[in-house]
Amino acid sequence: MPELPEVETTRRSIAPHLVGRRITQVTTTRASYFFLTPPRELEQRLTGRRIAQLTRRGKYLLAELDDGSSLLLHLGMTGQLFTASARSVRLLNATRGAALQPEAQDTFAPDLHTHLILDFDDAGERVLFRDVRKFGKVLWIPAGKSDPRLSKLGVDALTASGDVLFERTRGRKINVKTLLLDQGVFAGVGNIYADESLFRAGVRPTRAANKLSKKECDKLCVGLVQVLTRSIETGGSSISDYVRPDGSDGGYQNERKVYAREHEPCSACGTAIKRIVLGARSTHYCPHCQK
DNA sequence: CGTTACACCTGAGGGC
DNA sequence: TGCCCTCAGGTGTAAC
Repeated sequence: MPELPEVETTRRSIAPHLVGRRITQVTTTRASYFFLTPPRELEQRLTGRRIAQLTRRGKYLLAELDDGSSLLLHLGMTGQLFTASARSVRLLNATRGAALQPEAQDTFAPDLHTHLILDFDDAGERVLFRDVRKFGKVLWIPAGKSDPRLSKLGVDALTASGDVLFERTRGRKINVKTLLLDQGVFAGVGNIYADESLFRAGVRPTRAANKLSKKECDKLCVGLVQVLTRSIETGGSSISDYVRPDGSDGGYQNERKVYAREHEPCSACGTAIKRIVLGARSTHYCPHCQK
C-alpha cells in the first residue's frame, strides 16, 4: 500500500483534523497484532491528550502529544486515515468506479475494519483509522523514549543523495532493487517508487548494488526524489487500494512508467516491459532502457 | 551478510 | 454460482 508519497498525502490532509485538538474518546476493535500498544492502554494514554504535531518519518506517521509522548502509526498495505465526512464515505463504501450516491449518508459508519476512532472536544469531525488487512500498526511511545522501528530508519527518501547511496552500497552484493526497499537506507521507498526510480536512472533492478558507479548512484537518487516529489504533487498512486483521505484517487498511477505495466510498451523505446521477482517482490523494468 | 521462505490478514480477479 | 489459485504500495522473523 502506501509508500512515502501516499503517507505524505495522508499526513497533509489529516493534519488539520488532528493538530491542536484534544482527544476525548478512543474507540478500538479488539486486541490484535495491529495494536502494538493494547487497546485498553491506548485509551488510557490518549484520552485527554492534545495533539501538538503530526510528522512523517519514512512511511510512519508520528502524532506528538502535549505530554511529550507520541503515537506512531503505520498504514501497512491497506491502512487509511480519514475523517467521517461524506467524501470519505464515497470510495470507502462504494466499489471503485461505482456511481456516487449523494443521498446515501453523510458520515462514515465504522465497520469491522475500522480499528481506531478518535473523538475530540470540539465540533470537528472524528478521525478514523481503517485497515482491511491489518498490516498497519499503532504504537504509543512514552515521553523521552524512542522505538527501534524509528531509530533503524535511514534518511528520509526525499533527501536521498548519491553520496549516501554510494557509501551504503559499497560491499553490498544484494541487487539494487532490494537494497532500495531497505528502510535503513532511504526511509519511505516502496515497491512502486523503487521500480520507477530505477527506470528513470536507466539502471536494471538486478544489478549488484556494489557495482553501481557514483554517477549511477547520483542518477538513481535524482530520479527517486523526482518521482517521489511528483507523486506527492499528484496525491500519490491509486492502483489497488489506496485512495486519498478525502476519498478521491491520487494521480500518479497515470504517470508511472513501469510499475504494473508488464507486457506494455516502454514509453521511451517501445520494448515490452518485463516483470520478474526479486526478494519476493514484483519488479518491473524495461530490458532495453535499463542496463 | 545474504538469500529464501514464511507469517501476519483480507479481498479481488481469473480460470474452470 | 462456487472453488481454487494468484496477486496486492509492508515488515519481521527464522533457517540455512
